Amino acid sequence: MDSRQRFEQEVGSAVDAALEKIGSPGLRYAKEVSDMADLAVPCFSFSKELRSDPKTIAERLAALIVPSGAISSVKAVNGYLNFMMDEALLIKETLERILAEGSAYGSMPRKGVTVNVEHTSTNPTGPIHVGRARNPIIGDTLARSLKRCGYDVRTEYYVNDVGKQVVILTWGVNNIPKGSVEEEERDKTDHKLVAYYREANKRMEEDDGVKEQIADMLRKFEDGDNGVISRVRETAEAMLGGLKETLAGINVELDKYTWESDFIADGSAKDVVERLKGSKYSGQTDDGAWYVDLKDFGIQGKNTKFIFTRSDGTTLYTTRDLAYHLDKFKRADRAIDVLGEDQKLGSKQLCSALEIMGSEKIPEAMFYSFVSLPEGKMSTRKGVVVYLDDLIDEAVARAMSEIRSRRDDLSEEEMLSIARKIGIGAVRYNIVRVHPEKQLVFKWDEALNFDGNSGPYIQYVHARACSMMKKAGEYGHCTEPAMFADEYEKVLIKALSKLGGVIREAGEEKRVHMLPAYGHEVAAAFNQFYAMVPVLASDENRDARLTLVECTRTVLRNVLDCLGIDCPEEM
RNA sequence: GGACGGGUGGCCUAGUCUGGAUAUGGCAGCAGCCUCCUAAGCUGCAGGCCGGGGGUUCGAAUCCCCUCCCGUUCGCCA
Repeated sequence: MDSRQRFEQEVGSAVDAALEKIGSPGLRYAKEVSDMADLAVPCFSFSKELRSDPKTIAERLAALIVPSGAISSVKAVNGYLNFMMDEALLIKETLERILAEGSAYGSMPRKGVTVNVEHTSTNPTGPIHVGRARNPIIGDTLARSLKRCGYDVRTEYYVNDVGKQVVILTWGVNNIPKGSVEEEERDKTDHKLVAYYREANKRMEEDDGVKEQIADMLRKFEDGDNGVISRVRETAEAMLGGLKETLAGINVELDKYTWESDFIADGSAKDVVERLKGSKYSGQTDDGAWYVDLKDFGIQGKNTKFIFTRSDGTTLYTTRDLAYHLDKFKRADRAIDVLGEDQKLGSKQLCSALEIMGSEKIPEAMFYSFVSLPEGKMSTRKGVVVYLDDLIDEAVARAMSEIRSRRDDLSEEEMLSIARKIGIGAVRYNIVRVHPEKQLVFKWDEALNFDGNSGPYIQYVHARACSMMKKAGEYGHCTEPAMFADEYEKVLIKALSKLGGVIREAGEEKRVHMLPAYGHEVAAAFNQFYAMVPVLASDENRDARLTLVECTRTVLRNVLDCLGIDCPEEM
């Protein structure tokens, strides 16, 4: 328990005790943080019960509370009980914890609970575009947060190597002669292959013969034709190679890749079919397709039937996804799926079907809205896209020119290495900073923002702190509260003390967009401190201030690590 | 038409779950700040009927009802 939690607990028991003394124990009340107090208790809700006005009640209660422990003062103001936290305790404890725990500061002890986080899982039919880029970034940030919350986290990508889209791609790659389509100039398999996907789609629409060939391939695929299946798998595998490169470029690495076709091959999708057929909700359409009726499971609308086989008995996407989730729960205690908002209904059907099958565990979903372009939706097929690779390149190039304009003492490689970190930081930050379900329109100047509320702003502060420590040389740690008398120091330390709470919220409540806001708060507090308080030039405060600089650097590193953003030591 | 999201200064955005004291931060704009630790920075100014209308409450951006706008979805697609 950190000093903040302890403070909150003590405020609670102090108010409880005071309420008991005036003969009204057990009344409910809120505790809130504000500018006026470290913790405030509004007394308005007591008014009715106590037949008195809130102002008087607050004053009566305040008189009954003697500050002690983490509470340094209580005041009644306008019907609020305003509690202030013991600053000395906060300062000492926060700084000492950071020094002692380092990169683990803000993390919770191991829980012994395994969480599977499935994210990205984009169709291997083209490069990742920014419309979908929220998925890996949110998913990876969530996974990192959960790790710090004490979970054993495994990340997983579900590769859809089944179905029409990959078959079309495979047909294109196998049948369209090299050189007859214009490949993208980028030398990366996903960018090379997408040209064939686009062309195959075009030919399929224009040429019935092609359409028939593709339909035939699809039939063979579903009949279990090993030749077709392995050709599709091979193509998907090649495409995936390119996607992995892109992901690695934004610091996203997944622990496991699971192939959809495996659930057909091992028969587990068929098992799902049998189990669902046996439930009391199951039925068959006139054509013989099987379904379960989900009207008792909160699915509304005219069609509440969830169909899980075609009329020829073959399985559907969601049927395989059910098998996949059953498999996940053999390996994990919890499963979280990061999904596009178009999956909302499907996800609900999946959960209901799992319930019908008697699964004890149900996946938790986290949704995001698609990023669109000012001119509308992105589409790989139509070529109306901004690829993530292009965004990264642009961000890195922009960072490169910034560095070039302000540094003349670095080699080309050094500058490029820093530029990569900054460009990626800008991209990741910009995407996680907004609430996932908010619709986002992609604009280059926003995506490439390096000022103010941005990743580079935080990285800059980190680099500043590093530079100061380098220049400082030897110094001793000092956490003596009396040495931190300046208001800017106190604000900064208070900000540092909040890391644990923010990580808890990001992981446990899946509110990852709290992390960038917090990083910005800490960085801004540091910049103010930096502008107003001399560090290296101070005499008696030097050790204390350098300790604060070091602690800030640690906290920023931890936040940036949670965000999957690198921390260059100079920039 | 139903379901589910989103609507907060010119632009982007936090806060909505768990109702509280002057609504968060940034971009763009204006005015200042580098003989001092990295100006990707700091300070100040200006900018808001929290989509609209009702209601509940001592108190509503937040809860309830209605309504408008935007997005997603309602396949024997994946």
